[in-house]
Amino acid sequence: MQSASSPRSPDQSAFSLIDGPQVDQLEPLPREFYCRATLDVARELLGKTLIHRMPDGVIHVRIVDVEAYIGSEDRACHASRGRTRRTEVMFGPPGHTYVYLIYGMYHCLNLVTEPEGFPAAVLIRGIECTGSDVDENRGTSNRIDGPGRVCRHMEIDRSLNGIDVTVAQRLWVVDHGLMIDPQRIEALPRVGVDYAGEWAKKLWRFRIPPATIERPARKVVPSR
DNA sequence: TCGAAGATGATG
DNA sequence: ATCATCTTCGAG
Repeated sequence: MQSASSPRSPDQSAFSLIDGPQVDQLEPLPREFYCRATLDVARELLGKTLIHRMPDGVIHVRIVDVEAYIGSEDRACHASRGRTRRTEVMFGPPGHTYVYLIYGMYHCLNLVTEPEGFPAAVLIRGIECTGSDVDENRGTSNRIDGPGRVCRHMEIDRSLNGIDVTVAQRLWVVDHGLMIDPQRIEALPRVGVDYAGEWAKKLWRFRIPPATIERPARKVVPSR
């Protein structure tokens, strides 16, 4: 049986590790975690474990790619169009979800940050499977890129909009003890926000770069 | 392997 | 009309 005090894995190889069977017993990150500068929250969410508990099971994954959307000034942030029914939750207290539908077919999961009244959130853009979903994630990588694919895999839709992620009920985040070397965090421009002018240039996307695996040599037709 | 285009519906 | 996207399809 795995003890809680067993040594935590160092960063490097950790990304191929499977989370323990008891991840959903760990404490959710508290509201104070989210009630901070969004860029800090975004970076620190990397390596954390996102858990979705459903009537028929639990899905948990590791967060490896995020984007920050910060305030009414940020033209890429939905809240820059004002406080509406859709964006309402971003103006609310931190530690809640903001889930919306994009392009008519995909859901995007965000976690609200900063003190109540300041609209900001972190978009979950990429994950790595760390549970029983690893096997069924056919192919070589356990990584899932793109907020739409993240939600599809996690079975997240707008019925989860506005819920509190600081309680272990339906959706929450835990620190599984994985240490991320800040040096490994890549800062990039956010995806798909070219319309936002200067704001599009901000390096507010953070990710753990995908492992660069040597591609196996191309299959060679035996000559002769 | 890559780029273009189409899907699809809430939003303001 | 626009979009914090993803997939498919056809060219090379």
